[in-house]
Amino acid sequence: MPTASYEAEAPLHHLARRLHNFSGHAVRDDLVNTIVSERAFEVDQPAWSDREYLDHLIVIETGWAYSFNLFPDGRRHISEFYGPGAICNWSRFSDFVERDNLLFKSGAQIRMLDRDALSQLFEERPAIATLLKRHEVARAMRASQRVRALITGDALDRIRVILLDLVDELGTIANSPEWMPLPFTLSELSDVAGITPVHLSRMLKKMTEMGEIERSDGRFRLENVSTMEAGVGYRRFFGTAKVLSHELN
Amino acid sequence: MPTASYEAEAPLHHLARRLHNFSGHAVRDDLVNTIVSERAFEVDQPAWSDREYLDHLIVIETGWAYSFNLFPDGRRHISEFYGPGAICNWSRFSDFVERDNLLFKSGAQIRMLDRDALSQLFEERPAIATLLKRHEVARAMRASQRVRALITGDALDRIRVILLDLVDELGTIANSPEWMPLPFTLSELSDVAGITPVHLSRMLKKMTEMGEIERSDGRFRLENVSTMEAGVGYRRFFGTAKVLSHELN
DNA sequence: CGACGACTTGACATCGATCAAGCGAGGTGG
DNA sequence: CCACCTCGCTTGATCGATGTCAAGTCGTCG
Repeated sequence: MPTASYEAEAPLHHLARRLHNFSGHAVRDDLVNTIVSERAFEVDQPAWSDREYLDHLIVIETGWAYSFNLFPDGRRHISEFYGPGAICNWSRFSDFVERDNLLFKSGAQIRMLDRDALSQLFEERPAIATLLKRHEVARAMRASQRVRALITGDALDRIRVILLDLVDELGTIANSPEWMPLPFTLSELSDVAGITPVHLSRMLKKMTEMGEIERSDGRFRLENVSTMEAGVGYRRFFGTAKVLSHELN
Repeated sequence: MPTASYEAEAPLHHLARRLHNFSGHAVRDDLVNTIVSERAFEVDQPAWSDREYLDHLIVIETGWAYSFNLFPDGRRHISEFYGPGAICNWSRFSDFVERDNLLFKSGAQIRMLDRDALSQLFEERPAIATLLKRHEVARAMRASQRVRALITGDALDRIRVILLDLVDELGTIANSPEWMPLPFTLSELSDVAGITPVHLSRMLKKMTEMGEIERSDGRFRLENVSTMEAGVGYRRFFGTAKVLSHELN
Protein backbone atom coordinates (compact mmCIF):
# COMPACT_ATOMS: atom_id res chain seq x y z
CA MET A 1 0.00 0.00 0.00
CA PRO A 2 2.52 2.59 -1.11
CA THR A 3 1.97 6.18 -0.11
CA ALA A 4 2.51 9.13 -2.34
CA SER A 5 5.98 9.82 -0.99
CA TYR A 6 6.84 6.17 -1.45
CA GLU A 7 6.14 6.29 -5.13
CA ALA A 8 7.70 9.69 -5.55
CA GLU A 9 11.20 8.45 -4.75
CA ALA A 10 13.18 6.11 -6.92
CA PRO A 11 14.00 2.74 -5.34
CA LEU A 12 16.93 2.85 -2.91
CA HIS A 13 17.05 6.61 -3.28
CA HIS A 14 17.92 7.24 0.37
CA LEU A 15 20.44 4.41 0.56
CA ALA A 16 22.18 5.77 -2.51
CA ARG A 17 22.35 9.20 -0.91
CA ARG A 18 23.88 7.74 2.21
CA LEU A 19 26.45 5.77 0.26
CA HIS A 20 27.26 8.83 -1.79
CA ASN A 21 28.70 10.33 1.40
CA PHE A 22 31.35 7.63 1.30
CA SER A 23 32.11 7.52 -2.39
CA GLY A 24 31.27 9.43 -5.53
CA HIS A 25 30.50 6.20 -7.36
CA ALA A 26 26.92 5.72 -8.53
CA VAL A 27 25.84 2.32 -7.28
CA ARG A 28 22.08 2.66 -7.13
CA ASP A 29 21.33 0.94 -10.45
CA ASP A 30 23.47 -2.05 -9.55
CA LEU A 31 21.80 -2.45 -6.19
CA VAL A 32 18.30 -1.96 -7.61
CA ASN A 33 18.88 -5.00 -9.80
CA THR A 34 19.13 -7.16 -6.70
CA ILE A 35 15.73 -6.15 -5.30
CA VAL A 36 13.46 -9.13 -4.87
CA SER A 37 10.53 -7.79 -2.87
CA GLU A 38 9.14 -4.89 -0.93
CA ARG A 39 6.80 -4.41 1.95
CA ALA A 40 4.92 -1.66 3.76
CA PHE A 41 3.82 -1.63 7.39
CA GLU A 42 0.62 0.11 8.46
CA VAL A 43 1.11 -0.59 12.15
CA ASP A 44 4.13 -1.29 14.31
CA GLN A 45 5.20 -4.80 13.54
CA PRO A 46 7.98 -7.02 14.81
CA ALA A 47 9.68 -9.14 12.15
CA TRP A 48 9.97 -12.66 13.43
CA SER A 49 10.86 -14.26 10.15
CA ASP A 50 14.38 -15.64 10.38
CA ARG A 51 14.59 -16.70 6.77
CA GLU A 52 14.19 -13.21 5.37
CA TYR A 53 16.94 -11.96 7.66
CA LEU A 54 19.39 -14.45 6.24
CA ASP A 55 18.35 -14.56 2.61
CA HIS A 56 17.84 -10.85 2.09
CA LEU A 57 19.42 -7.56 2.95
CA ILE A 58 16.69 -5.34 4.34
CA VAL A 59 16.78 -1.68 3.31
CA ILE A 60 14.40 0.95 4.65
CA GLU A 61 12.90 3.15 1.96
CA THR A 62 10.73 5.29 4.21
CA GLY A 63 10.06 5.33 7.92
CA TRP A 64 11.87 3.78 10.83
CA ALA A 65 12.73 0.51 12.53
CA TYR A 66 14.70 -0.60 15.54
CA SER A 67 16.36 -3.74 16.80
CA PHE A 68 15.53 -4.87 20.30
CA ASN A 69 16.11 -7.57 22.83
CA LEU A 70 13.80 -8.85 25.54
CA PHE A 71 14.98 -9.80 29.02
CA PRO A 72 13.50 -12.78 30.84
CA ASP A 73 11.73 -10.38 33.20
CA GLY A 74 10.00 -8.58 30.34
CA ARG A 75 12.17 -5.48 30.11
CA ARG A 76 13.20 -4.43 26.64
CA HIS A 77 16.48 -3.03 25.42
CA ILE A 78 16.63 -1.22 22.09
CA SER A 79 20.14 -1.37 20.76
CA GLU A 80 19.92 0.37 17.40
CA PHE A 81 17.48 2.32 15.29
CA TYR A 82 17.27 2.68 11.55
CA GLY A 83 15.96 5.57 9.46
CA PRO A 84 15.29 6.03 5.74
CA GLY A 85 18.00 4.45 3.63
CA ALA A 86 19.38 2.34 6.46
CA ILE A 87 20.36 -1.30 6.18
CA CYS A 88 18.70 -3.15 9.06
CA ASN A 89 20.46 -6.48 9.20
CA TRP A 90 23.98 -6.11 7.89
CA SER A 91 25.76 -8.01 10.65
CA ARG A 92 23.24 -10.79 10.64
CA PHE A 93 23.34 -10.92 6.89
CA SER A 94 27.08 -10.92 6.54
CA ASP A 95 28.11 -12.92 9.59
CA PHE A 96 25.21 -15.34 10.00
CA VAL A 97 25.13 -14.08 13.53
CA GLU A 98 22.17 -14.49 15.79
CA ARG A 99 21.03 -10.98 16.49
CA ASP A 100 18.30 -8.87 17.97
CA ASN A 101 14.72 -8.81 16.80
CA LEU A 102 13.58 -6.10 14.44
CA LEU A 103 10.49 -3.94 14.75
CA PHE A 104 9.23 -1.81 11.89
CA LYS A 105 7.36 1.31 12.89
CA SER A 106 4.03 2.05 11.30
CA GLY A 107 4.53 3.79 8.00
CA ALA A 108 7.80 2.02 7.29
CA GLN A 109 8.41 0.74 3.79
CA ILE A 110 11.23 -1.65 3.06
CA ARG A 111 12.85 -3.41 0.15
CA MET A 112 14.75 -6.67 0.26
CA LEU A 113 17.90 -7.36 -1.72
CA ASP A 114 18.70 -10.94 -2.60
CA ARG A 115 21.69 -12.53 -0.92
CA ASP A 116 22.92 -14.45 -3.95
CA ALA A 117 22.48 -11.55 -6.33
CA LEU A 118 24.38 -9.33 -3.93
CA SER A 119 27.20 -11.86 -3.56
CA GLN A 120 27.57 -11.96 -7.30
CA LEU A 121 27.53 -8.18 -7.51
CA PHE A 122 30.18 -7.95 -4.80
CA GLU A 123 32.39 -10.32 -6.75
CA GLU A 124 32.01 -8.44 -9.98
CA ARG A 125 32.48 -5.05 -8.38
CA PRO A 126 34.40 -5.36 -5.11
CA ALA A 127 34.27 -1.59 -4.69
CA ILE A 128 30.55 -1.86 -3.95
CA ALA A 129 31.14 -4.42 -1.21
CA THR A 130 33.78 -2.16 0.29
CA LEU A 131 31.43 0.79 0.11
CA LEU A 132 28.62 -1.00 1.92
CA LYS A 133 31.04 -2.32 4.50
CA ARG A 134 32.40 1.14 5.21
CA HIS A 135 28.92 2.45 5.61
CA GLU A 136 28.12 -0.21 8.18
CA VAL A 137 31.44 0.20 9.96
CA ALA A 138 30.53 3.85 10.44
CA ARG A 139 27.22 2.78 11.97
CA ALA A 140 29.01 0.38 14.29
CA MET A 141 31.38 3.13 15.42
CA ARG A 142 28.46 5.45 16.07
CA ALA A 143 26.76 2.71 18.07
CA SER A 144 29.83 2.13 20.19
CA GLN A 145 30.07 5.86 20.87
CA ARG A 146 26.44 5.79 21.98
CA VAL A 147 27.03 2.78 24.18
CA ARG A 148 29.85 4.55 25.98
CA ALA A 149 27.54 7.43 26.78
CA LEU A 150 24.73 5.12 27.86
CA ILE A 151 26.97 3.20 30.25
CA THR A 152 28.86 6.06 31.80
CA GLY A 153 26.64 9.10 31.42
CA ASP A 154 23.74 10.43 33.45
CA ALA A 155 20.23 10.63 32.05
CA LEU A 156 20.70 14.03 30.43
CA ASP A 157 23.85 12.99 28.59
CA ARG A 158 22.24 9.75 27.52
CA ILE A 159 19.33 11.64 26.02
CA ARG A 160 21.58 14.16 24.33
CA VAL A 161 23.58 11.46 22.57
CA ILE A 162 20.42 9.67 21.45
CA LEU A 163 18.95 12.87 20.04
CA LEU A 164 22.21 13.60 18.23
CA ASP A 165 22.19 10.09 16.80
CA LEU A 166 18.64 10.63 15.58
CA VAL A 167 19.69 13.85 13.88
CA ASP A 168 22.70 12.04 12.43
CA GLU A 169 20.52 9.22 11.17
CA LEU A 170 18.36 11.68 9.27
CA GLY A 171 21.25 13.93 8.35
CA THR A 172 22.75 11.17 6.25
CA ILE A 173 20.04 11.55 3.66
CA ALA A 174 19.53 15.29 3.71
CA ASN A 175 20.82 18.39 5.34
CA SER A 176 19.29 18.30 8.77
CA PRO A 177 16.07 20.28 8.79
CA GLU A 178 15.54 22.50 11.78
CA TRP A 179 12.63 20.48 13.07
CA MET A 180 13.15 16.74 13.21
CA PRO A 181 10.41 14.14 13.53
CA LEU A 182 10.50 12.13 16.73
CA PRO A 183 9.77 8.75 15.18
CA PHE A 184 9.70 6.80 18.42
CA THR A 185 7.55 6.92 21.52
CA LEU A 186 9.00 8.06 24.82
CA SER A 187 8.71 4.48 25.98
CA GLU A 188 10.86 3.31 23.08
CA LEU A 189 13.40 6.06 23.57
CA SER A 190 13.60 5.22 27.26
CA ASP A 191 14.36 1.62 26.28
CA VAL A 192 17.24 2.92 24.23
CA ALA A 193 18.51 5.12 27.04
CA GLY A 194 18.06 2.58 29.82
CA ILE A 195 15.91 4.92 31.92
CA THR A 196 12.19 4.94 32.68
CA PRO A 197 9.68 6.75 30.45
CA VAL A 198 8.67 8.90 33.41
CA HIS A 199 12.18 10.11 33.98
CA LEU A 200 12.71 10.67 30.26
CA SER A 201 9.62 12.87 30.16
CA ARG A 202 10.92 14.90 33.08
CA MET A 203 14.37 15.30 31.58
CA LEU A 204 12.96 16.43 28.23
CA LYS A 205 10.92 19.01 30.11
CA LYS A 206 14.05 20.11 31.91
CA MET A 207 16.00 20.37 28.67
CA THR A 208 13.17 22.42 27.21
CA GLU A 209 13.24 24.76 30.18
CA MET A 210 17.00 25.10 29.89
CA GLY A 211 16.56 26.06 26.23
CA GLU A 212 18.46 23.07 24.90
CA ILE A 213 15.59 21.73 22.82
CA GLU A 214 12.15 22.68 21.59
CA ARG A 215 9.26 20.29 21.12
CA SER A 216 6.06 20.71 19.19
CA ASP A 217 3.58 18.37 17.59
CA GLY A 218 5.70 15.22 17.63
CA ARG A 219 8.77 17.03 16.39
CA PHE A 220 11.82 18.40 18.13
CA ARG A 221 14.54 20.87 17.43
CA LEU A 222 18.00 21.11 18.93
CA GLU A 223 18.75 24.69 19.88
CA ASN A 224 22.45 24.41 19.08
CA VAL A 225 23.73 21.18 17.65
CA SER A 226 27.40 22.12 17.89
CA THR A 227 27.12 23.11 21.53
CA MET A 228 25.35 19.88 22.36
CA GLU A 229 27.91 17.83 20.44
CA ALA A 230 30.76 19.54 22.23
CA GLY A 231 29.08 19.09 25.59
CA VAL A 232 28.99 15.31 25.32
CA GLY A 233 32.09 14.86 23.18
CA TYR A 234 30.00 13.69 20.27
CA ARG A 235 31.59 12.76 17.00
CA ARG A 236 29.67 12.51 13.73
CA PHE A 237 30.26 9.42 11.66
CA PHE A 238 27.93 10.07 8.75
CA GLY A 239 27.65 13.81 8.41
CA THR A 240 31.40 14.04 7.97
CA ALA A 241 31.54 10.80 6.11
CA LYS A 242 33.78 12.08 3.34
CA VAL A 243 36.41 12.96 5.86
CA LEU A 244 35.89 9.64 7.53
CA SER A 245 36.25 7.56 4.40
CA HIS A 246 39.46 9.43 3.73
CA GLU A 247 40.69 8.40 7.14
CA LEU A 248 39.67 4.83 6.68
CA ASN A 249 41.99 3.84 3.90
CA MET B 1 61.91 -11.02 30.81
CA PRO B 2 59.92 -14.22 30.65
CA THR B 3 58.71 -15.77 33.86
CA ALA B 4 58.77 -19.44 34.63
CA SER B 5 55.16 -19.94 33.61
CA TYR B 6 55.82 -18.06 30.40
CA GLU B 7 58.50 -20.49 29.34
CA ALA B 8 56.60 -23.48 30.58
CA GLU B 9 53.82 -23.09 28.01
CA ALA B 10 54.26 -23.60 24.31
CA PRO B 11 53.67 -20.48 22.18
CA LEU B 12 49.98 -19.73 21.57
CA HIS B 13 49.06 -22.54 23.94
CA HIS B 14 46.08 -20.71 25.40
CA LEU B 15 44.86 -19.39 22.07
CA ALA B 16 44.96 -22.90 20.66
CA ARG B 17 42.91 -24.14 23.60
CA ARG B 18 40.33 -21.44 23.01
CA LEU B 19 40.09 -22.22 19.33
CA HIS B 20 39.81 -25.90 20.08
CA ASN B 21 36.41 -25.14 21.59
CA PHE B 22 35.24 -24.14 18.15
CA SER B 23 36.86 -26.81 16.05
CA GLY B 24 38.82 -30.00 16.51
CA HIS B 25 41.37 -28.85 13.95
CA ALA B 26 44.90 -28.34 15.24
CA VAL B 27 45.96 -24.89 14.10
CA ARG B 28 48.62 -23.94 16.60
CA ASP B 29 51.63 -24.86 14.45
CA ASP B 30 50.33 -22.84 11.52
CA LEU B 31 49.72 -19.80 13.68
CA VAL B 32 53.06 -20.11 15.46
CA ASN B 33 54.78 -19.72 12.11
CA THR B 34 53.37 -16.22 11.79
CA ILE B 35 54.83 -15.00 15.09
CA VAL B 36 57.15 -12.07 14.57
CA SER B 37 57.81 -10.76 18.06
CA GLU B 38 56.91 -10.97 21.70
CA ARG B 39 56.84 -8.67 24.64
CA ALA B 40 56.41 -8.74 28.40
CA PHE B 41 55.10 -5.96 30.63
CA GLU B 42 56.39 -5.49 34.15
CA VAL B 43 54.07 -2.63 34.97
CA ASP B 44 50.70 -1.53 33.64
CA GLN B 45 51.35 0.00 30.26
CA PRO B 46 49.12 1.58 27.64
CA ALA B 47 49.99 0.70 24.06
CA TRP B 48 50.02 3.86 22.03
CA SER B 49 51.70 2.45 18.98
CA ASP B 50 49.31 2.52 16.07
CA ARG B 51 51.58 0.71 13.69
CA GLU B 52 51.72 -2.48 15.70
CA TYR B 53 47.94 -2.55 15.93
CA LEU B 54 47.62 -2.55 12.18
CA ASP B 55 50.58 -4.66 11.17
CA HIS B 56 50.24 -7.36 13.79
CA LEU B 57 47.60 -9.43 15.47
CA ILE B 58 48.22 -9.20 19.20
CA VAL B 59 47.73 -12.38 21.22
CA ILE B 60 47.99 -12.55 24.99
CA GLU B 61 50.09 -15.44 26.25
CA THR B 62 49.79 -14.72 29.95
CA GLY B 63 48.11 -12.02 31.96
CA TRP B 64 45.47 -9.48 31.08
CA ALA B 65 44.75 -6.38 29.05
CA TYR B 66 41.80 -4.11 28.42
CA SER B 67 40.68 -1.61 25.83
CA PHE B 68 39.56 1.77 27.03
CA ASN B 69 38.42 5.16 25.91
CA LEU B 70 38.93 8.53 27.55
CA PHE B 71 36.25 11.21 27.71
CA PRO B 72 37.14 14.88 27.33
CA ASP B 73 36.40 15.38 31.02
CA GLY B 74 38.88 12.70 32.04
CA ARG B 75 36.51 9.86 32.77
CA ARG B 76 37.48 6.49 31.41
CA HIS B 77 35.33 3.79 29.91
CA ILE B 78 36.66 0.24 29.66
CA SER B 79 34.82 -1.56 26.91
CA GLU B 80 36.46 -4.98 26.80
CA PHE B 81 39.02 -7.03 28.67
CA TYR B 82 41.30 -9.79 27.45
CA GLY B 83 42.69 -12.78 29.30
CA PRO B 84 45.25 -15.46 28.42
CA GLY B 85 44.88 -16.63 24.84
CA ALA B 86 42.78 -13.65 23.79
CA ILE B 87 43.22 -11.68 20.59
CA CYS B 88 43.29 -8.00 21.53
CA ASN B 89 42.83 -6.18 18.26
CA TRP B 90 40.82 -8.32 15.88
CA SER B 91 38.39 -5.66 14.73
CA ARG B 92 41.07 -3.08 14.30
CA PHE B 93 43.25 -5.61 12.56
CA SER B 94 40.61 -6.90 10.18
CA ASP B 95 38.62 -3.73 9.52
CA PHE B 96 41.26 -0.99 9.76
CA VAL B 97 38.85 0.58 12.18
CA GLU B 98 39.87 3.25 14.61
CA ARG B 99 39.34 1.70 17.99
CA ASP B 100 39.95 2.09 21.68
CA ASN B 101 43.34 2.24 23.31
CA LEU B 102 44.84 -0.88 24.83
CA LEU B 103 46.39 -1.22 28.26
CA PHE B 104 48.43 -4.24 29.24
CA LYS B 105 48.39 -5.14 32.90
CA SER B 106 51.62 -5.79 34.71
CA GLY B 107 52.68 -9.38 34.19
CA ALA B 108 51.13 -9.60 30.74
CA GLN B 109 53.08 -11.29 28.00
CA ILE B 110 52.06 -11.01 24.39
CA ARG B 111 53.05 -12.28 20.98
CA MET B 112 52.46 -10.56 17.67
CA LEU B 113 51.44 -12.34 14.50
CA ASP B 114 52.38 -10.78 11.20
CA ARG B 115 49.56 -9.40 9.07
CA ASP B 116 50.97 -10.54 5.74
CA ALA B 117 51.88 -13.99 6.97
CA LEU B 118 48.40 -14.38 8.37
CA SER B 119 46.76 -13.22 5.16
CA GLN B 120 48.71 -15.82 3.27
CA LEU B 121 47.78 -18.50 5.80
CA PHE B 122 44.12 -17.53 5.54
CA GLU B 123 44.26 -17.90 1.78
CA GLU B 124 45.92 -21.28 1.92
CA ARG B 125 43.64 -22.57 4.65
CA PRO B 126 40.37 -20.66 4.70
CA ALA B 127 39.14 -22.85 7.55
CA ILE B 128 41.60 -21.12 9.85
CA ALA B 129 40.28 -17.70 8.91
CA THR B 130 36.74 -18.93 9.57
CA LEU B 131 37.80 -20.37 12.89
CA LEU B 132 39.37 -17.13 14.09
CA LYS B 133 36.40 -15.16 12.88
CA ARG B 134 33.96 -17.39 14.75
CA HIS B 135 35.99 -17.01 17.87
CA GLU B 136 35.85 -13.23 17.62
CA VAL B 137 32.17 -13.22 16.72
CA ALA B 138 31.55 -15.09 19.96
CA ARG B 139 33.46 -12.39 21.82
CA ALA B 140 31.42 -9.69 20.11
CA MET B 141 28.19 -11.41 21.10
CA ARG B 142 29.36 -11.71 24.67
CA ALA B 143 30.25 -8.03 24.67
CA SER B 144 26.85 -7.05 23.38
CA GLN B 145 25.21 -9.16 26.08
CA ARG B 146 27.31 -7.31 28.64
CA VAL B 147 26.44 -3.95 27.16
CA ARG B 148 22.74 -4.71 27.49
CA ALA B 149 23.19 -5.44 31.16
CA LEU B 150 25.34 -2.35 31.70
CA ILE B 151 22.79 -0.06 30.09
CA THR B 152 19.62 -1.45 31.60
CA GLY B 153 20.68 -3.13 34.84
CA ASP B 154 21.30 -1.80 38.32
CA ALA B 155 24.72 -1.89 39.93
CA LEU B 156 24.37 -5.42 41.29
CA ASP B 157 23.37 -6.89 37.94
CA ARG B 158 26.14 -4.98 36.19
CA ILE B 159 28.68 -6.44 38.58
CA ARG B 160 27.26 -9.94 38.25
CA VAL B 161 27.55 -9.90 34.47
CA ILE B 162 31.10 -8.57 34.63
CA LEU B 163 32.15 -11.27 37.07
CA LEU B 164 30.54 -13.93 34.90
CA ASP B 165 32.39 -12.55 31.89
CA LEU B 166 35.64 -12.74 33.82
CA VAL B 167 34.93 -16.35 34.68
CA ASP B 168 34.01 -16.99 31.06
CA GLU B 169 37.20 -15.36 29.85
CA LEU B 170 39.26 -17.70 32.01
CA GLY B 171 36.97 -20.66 31.46
CA THR B 172 37.83 -20.68 27.81
CA ILE B 173 41.28 -21.95 28.51
CA ALA B 174 40.60 -24.26 31.41
CA ASN B 175 37.80 -25.56 33.52
CA SER B 176 36.99 -22.69 35.82
CA PRO B 177 38.87 -23.08 39.07
CA GLU B 178 36.88 -22.40 42.18
CA TRP B 179 38.88 -19.33 43.06
CA MET B 180 39.45 -16.87 40.24
CA PRO B 181 42.06 -14.15 40.21
CA LEU B 182 40.67 -10.64 40.14
CA PRO B 183 43.09 -9.23 37.59
CA PHE B 184 41.79 -5.65 37.67
CA THR B 185 41.57 -3.02 40.34
CA LEU B 186 38.21 -1.91 41.67
CA SER B 187 38.76 1.35 39.87
CA GLU B 188 39.16 -0.46 36.58
CA LEU B 189 36.18 -2.70 37.19
CA SER B 190 34.08 0.33 38.06
CA ASP B 191 35.09 1.87 34.74
CA VAL B 192 33.76 -1.24 33.05
CA ALA B 193 30.53 -1.14 35.02
CA GLY B 194 29.95 2.57 34.72
CA ILE B 195 29.69 3.07 38.50
CA THR B 196 32.01 4.65 41.03
CA PRO B 197 34.72 2.63 42.79
CA VAL B 198 33.15 3.51 46.13
CA HIS B 199 29.81 2.08 45.15
CA LEU B 200 31.45 -0.99 43.63
CA SER B 201 33.23 -1.64 46.91
CA ARG B 202 29.95 -1.39 48.79
CA MET B 203 28.11 -3.67 46.39
CA LEU B 204 30.84 -6.32 46.56
CA LYS B 205 30.55 -6.18 50.33
CA LYS B 206 26.81 -6.58 50.04
CA MET B 207 27.16 -9.55 47.67
CA THR B 208 29.59 -11.11 50.12
CA GLU B 209 27.12 -10.66 52.97
CA MET B 210 24.36 -12.16 50.84
CA GLY B 211 26.58 -15.16 50.20
CA GLU B 212 26.78 -14.63 46.45
CA ILE B 213 30.54 -14.31 46.34
CA GLU B 214 33.61 -14.83 48.50
CA ARG B 215 36.73 -12.70 48.35
CA SER B 216 40.17 -13.38 49.68
CA ASP B 217 43.64 -12.22 48.85
CA GLY B 218 42.92 -10.70 45.45
CA ARG B 219 40.81 -13.63 44.37
CA PHE B 220 37.10 -14.22 44.26
CA ARG B 221 34.75 -17.16 44.07
CA LEU B 222 31.18 -17.28 42.83
CA GLU B 223 29.04 -19.23 45.26
CA ASN B 224 26.81 -20.66 42.54
CA VAL B 225 27.61 -19.83 38.94
CA SER B 226 24.42 -21.35 37.53
CA THR B 227 22.21 -19.43 39.92
CA MET B 228 23.95 -16.20 39.10
CA GLU B 229 23.74 -16.87 35.37
CA ALA B 230 20.04 -17.60 35.63
CA GLY B 231 19.45 -14.51 37.74
CA VAL B 232 20.75 -12.13 35.10
CA GLY B 233 19.78 -14.19 32.05
CA TYR B 234 23.41 -14.79 31.24
CA ARG B 235 24.39 -16.86 28.25
CA ARG B 236 27.83 -18.38 27.82
CA PHE B 237 29.48 -17.92 24.46
CA PHE B 238 32.75 -19.71 25.03
CA GLY B 239 32.09 -22.39 27.58
CA THR B 240 29.41 -23.84 25.35
CA ALA B 241 31.29 -22.94 22.24
CA LYS B 242 30.88 -26.30 20.56
CA VAL B 243 27.15 -25.90 20.68
CA LEU B 244 27.54 -22.38 19.42
CA SER B 245 29.71 -23.23 16.47
CA HIS B 246 27.17 -25.87 15.55
CA GLU B 247 24.49 -23.19 15.55
CA LEU B 248 26.58 -20.84 13.52
CA ASN B 249 26.76 -22.73 10.27
C1' DC C 1 60.27 6.50 58.51
C1' DG C 2 57.10 8.91 55.04
C1' DA C 3 54.62 8.87 50.67
C1' DC C 4 51.53 6.72 47.93
C1' DG C 5 47.91 3.90 46.01
C1' DA C 6 44.14 0.59 46.67
C1' DC C 7 40.50 -0.17 49.36
C1' DT C 8 36.91 0.62 53.01
C1' DT C 9 33.54 3.07 55.67
C1' DG C 10 30.46 6.90 57.20
C1' DA C 11 27.58 11.00 56.43
C1' DC C 12 25.18 13.33 53.30
C1' DA C 13 23.33 15.03 48.75
C1' DT C 14 21.53 14.00 44.40
C1' DC C 15 19.60 11.16 40.90
C1' DG C 16 16.34 8.12 39.16
C1' DA C 17 12.53 4.60 40.00
C1' DT C 18 8.09 3.68 41.62
C1' DC C 19 3.34 4.37 42.49
C1' DA C 20 -0.63 6.86 41.58
C1' DA C 21 -3.54 10.23 39.46
C1' DG C 22 -5.00 12.90 35.63
C1' DC C 23 -5.20 14.67 30.78
C1' DG C 24 -6.02 14.44 25.81
C1' DA C 25 -6.18 12.11 21.33
C1' DG C 26 -7.89 8.39 18.78
C1' DG C 27 -10.65 4.26 18.22
C1' DT C 28 -14.88 1.44 19.04
C1' DG C 29 -19.46 0.15 19.99
C1' DG C 30 -23.92 1.62 21.43
C1' DC D 1 -23.90 11.46 18.13
C1' DC D 2 -22.12 10.05 22.78
C1' DA D 3 -20.05 6.82 26.24
C1' DC D 4 -16.29 4.37 26.99
C1' DC D 5 -11.91 2.48 26.39
C1' DT D 6 -6.86 2.40 25.51
C1' DC D 7 -2.56 4.49 24.93
C1' DG D 8 0.96 7.93 25.25
C1' DC D 9 2.26 11.44 27.98
C1' DT D 10 2.66 14.45 32.15
C1' DT D 11 2.96 15.59 37.01
C1' DG D 12 3.32 15.02 42.12
C1' DA D 13 4.85 12.48 46.18
C1' DT D 14 7.81 9.33 47.98
C1' DC D 15 11.45 5.85 48.31
C1' DG D 16 15.51 3.55 47.07
C1' DA D 17 19.87 3.66 44.55
C1' DT D 18 24.00 5.93 43.52
C1' DG D 19 27.41 9.75 43.71
C1' DT D 20 30.28 12.84 46.45
C1' DC D 21 33.23 14.19 50.04
C1' DA D 22 36.05 13.03 53.69
C1' DA D 23 38.51 10.22 56.90
C1' DG D 24 40.97 6.18 57.97
C1' DT D 25 43.36 1.43 57.24
C1' DC D 26 46.58 -1.44 55.07
C1' DG D 27 50.32 -2.88 52.26
C1' DT D 28 54.18 -1.44 49.18
C1' DC D 29 58.01 1.07 47.93
C1' DG D 30 61.58 4.22 48.23
